[in-house]
Amino acid sequence: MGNFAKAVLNTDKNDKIPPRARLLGAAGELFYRHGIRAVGVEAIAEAAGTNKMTLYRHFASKDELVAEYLRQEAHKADAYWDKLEAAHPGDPLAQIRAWVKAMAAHVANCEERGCALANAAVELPEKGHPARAVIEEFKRRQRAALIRLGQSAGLSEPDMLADELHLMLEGARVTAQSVGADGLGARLMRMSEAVIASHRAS
Amino acid sequence: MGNFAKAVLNTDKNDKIPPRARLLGAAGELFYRHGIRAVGVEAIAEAAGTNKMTLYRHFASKDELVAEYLRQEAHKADAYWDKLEAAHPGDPLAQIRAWVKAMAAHVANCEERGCALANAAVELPEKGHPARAVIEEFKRRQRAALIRLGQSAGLSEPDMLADELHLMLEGARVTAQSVGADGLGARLMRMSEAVIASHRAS
DNA sequence: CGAGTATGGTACCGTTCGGTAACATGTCCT
DNA sequence: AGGACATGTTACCGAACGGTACCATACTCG
Repeated sequence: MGNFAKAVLNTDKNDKIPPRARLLGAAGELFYRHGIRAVGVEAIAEAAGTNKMTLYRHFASKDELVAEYLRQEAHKADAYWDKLEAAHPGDPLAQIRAWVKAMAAHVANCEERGCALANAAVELPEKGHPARAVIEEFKRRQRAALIRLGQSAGLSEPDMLADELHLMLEGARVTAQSVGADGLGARLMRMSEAVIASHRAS
Repeated sequence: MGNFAKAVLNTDKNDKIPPRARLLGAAGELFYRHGIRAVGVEAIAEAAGTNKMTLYRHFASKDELVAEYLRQEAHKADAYWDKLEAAHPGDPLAQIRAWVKAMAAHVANCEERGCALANAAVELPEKGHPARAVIEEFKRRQRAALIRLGQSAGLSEPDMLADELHLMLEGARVTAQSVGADGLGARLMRMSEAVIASHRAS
């Protein structure tokens, strides 16, 4: 396994950002771009403008750093639901559509590498890994939010709808990184309309 | 990253199977179960009932072994198309449905770890890696086969249909390993019907 | 000022990694 | 029989890994 170009984003040290945040930022970049197992702690510390010792003063182990990275990523995603509620207050169907649209845009956009949480699930299959708890809880939360929207919108079998939409988006993410994202947004929008429509007639 | 239980399937040496095949078999098992980067060449050789030296007599490097493993996996998947044609001769729509059904069953089945090719794409994001060529060519081939079936069945926009079905299945695979596979088969069948239906009225 | 605390720097530990050298066994074909 | 060739065995290499000890700085705050 060849090495990758390291330390692309050198946070230039004294931006008044405390080292823990710098470390998490650098870890996020590197983990997402190159994969978790492909990135060593030394590279993370260097990219964060600090050193390994400081890293281990803030995180008990690499595995814990990984878990914290995923928690951070999950939190970002969670925050999006609130924005949706604000943009389409009291209109759950519009919120669902907006969510799909945002995801489609995100996927179809530049060279992404899919969902950080899902990628981590592929890279860390060990049952006991601290990251797995984070991943599974996040996915459950997301599913619950979608179900709630679905039944607020009066659609039939909202749990099934949620899973179907979830499936779609997850598929789009993994597809984008193995075959590219040409016209993927259009496919997603069309599909989601077909799926939603199939839940309107009970 | 903790170690995993190694050498579950010890091919017991003298089954008259040549070492190259044993190595590929063991590599397939271990790579799929634990992830490519998590498995070392030594563990593969041991699980194959041989040693590292023999491995390197048959494969130029670990990366090449990985590529060969993926080629093998792709070949298995390709072979399935022929079985479909045989089971439903001259009925492309039935072949599509059977394909979806088979994939659904495969995913909903026991604790799987998704598509080996897609997992490899997540684990090996480096542009130059020999595995990436294998992955991308396989996905293209699969897409082409689906498109051909779609247009033989007289469905509208067969390329879009192919992508939509592909998205669905890929999503199911990755979902299964991050949240589990309860009722996933039902979701898939229902969704695919909705998607196919949306392509019947031009 | 002076003590306490957080950080940076560097050297190091034991282990594992991918990969190789050299030599001892087979096993098969003529 | 005898040579050719594929395999098994062991030991080893340099590099990278996750993780730690130790000490020199900075900065804060009484």
